[in-house]
Amino acid sequence: MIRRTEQRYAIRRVLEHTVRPLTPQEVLEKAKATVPGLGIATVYRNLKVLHQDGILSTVEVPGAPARYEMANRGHRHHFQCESCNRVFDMPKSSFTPSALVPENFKVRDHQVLFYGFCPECSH
Amino acid sequence: MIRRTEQRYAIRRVLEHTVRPLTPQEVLEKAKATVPGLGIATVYRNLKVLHQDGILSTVEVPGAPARYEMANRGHRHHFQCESCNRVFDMPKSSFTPSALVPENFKVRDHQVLFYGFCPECSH
DNA sequence: GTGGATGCAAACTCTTTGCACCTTG
DNA sequence: CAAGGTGCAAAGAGTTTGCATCCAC
Repeated sequence: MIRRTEQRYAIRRVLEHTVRPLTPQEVLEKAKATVPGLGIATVYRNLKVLHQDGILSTVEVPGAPARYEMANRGHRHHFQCESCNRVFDMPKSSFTPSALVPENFKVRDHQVLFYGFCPECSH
Repeated sequence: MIRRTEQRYAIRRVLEHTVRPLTPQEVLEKAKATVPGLGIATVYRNLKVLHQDGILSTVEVPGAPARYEMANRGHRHHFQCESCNRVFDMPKSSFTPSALVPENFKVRDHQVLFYGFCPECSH
C-alpha cells in the first residue's frame, strides 16, 4: 500500500508545476521550499516509484544526471542547451520513427534528443 | 603534439573492429588482449581525446555508462535492449528531424534511441 | 501498533585527477 | 631530453542502500 506523505506530495507538485524536465537535485531544491528537512535519498526513492508507476518519464542526457517530467505531458522530444545545460521540451510532433527499426527488434519506447544552443544562449 | 602510443592504437583498433557501441569497460577488456597492463584511466583519457577530435561518437543510454563507436560509421540511430543491455546500431536512414525544433533553438546534433528487446532476447 | 516512508551516512558505480614514472619524437 | 602519455590510487559526482526513527493508516 502506498502512503500519501508530505514529501511525496511536495515532490510531485514541483514536477506538476514545471514545464521542463528537472534533475533530482533541482527537484530537491524546489521541494525544500515546502518541506525544509527533505533529503536527496527521499527524492530519488520517490522519483523511482513515480517513474515505475508511469507518472513520470525520464530524459537522459550525455554526461549529466537524468531529468524527470510528468508523463501526462505526452511523448516529447527534447533539446539540451550545451551552454546552460538546461533541457527543454520540444513541441509535440507526429513523428513515429519505429518504422526505421528492423522487424526483429521489439520497440517499446524511444527518445529523441537535440543538442545545440537555446534561444537565451544563442546571442 | 599527439603521440602514437601502443595503448592509444589498441583502443582505437578495438573500436574499428566492432559493429556496436562499446562502454569504456568493454573497450578496456578487449584492448587488454593486446596491452595487458592497460588501465581504465587511460581508456577514459583516450576516448575523450578521440571523441574531441571527431573520431568517435558517443551514445548515451539511461542509467548506464556512455557507449563509443567510430564516427565514420556515420550518423546512426540506436537501440538498447532492456534485457541484455547491449546497444545496437540501426540501419542508416534519411530522417532529419531538425525541422521539428522551433527556429530560435540552434541545433548542432541529435540522437535517437529506441528501447525494447533485441532479436536474441525477444523469444 | 504495524509496516511503509524518511533522513542520515555509508556504500557503490562511474569518471576524473594528482603524481611519479615511462616513452615517443 | 623534454613534453606528452601511462598506471595507480585517491578524489569527485551521482545514485543507492542499511538502519534507526517516524508517522500514515
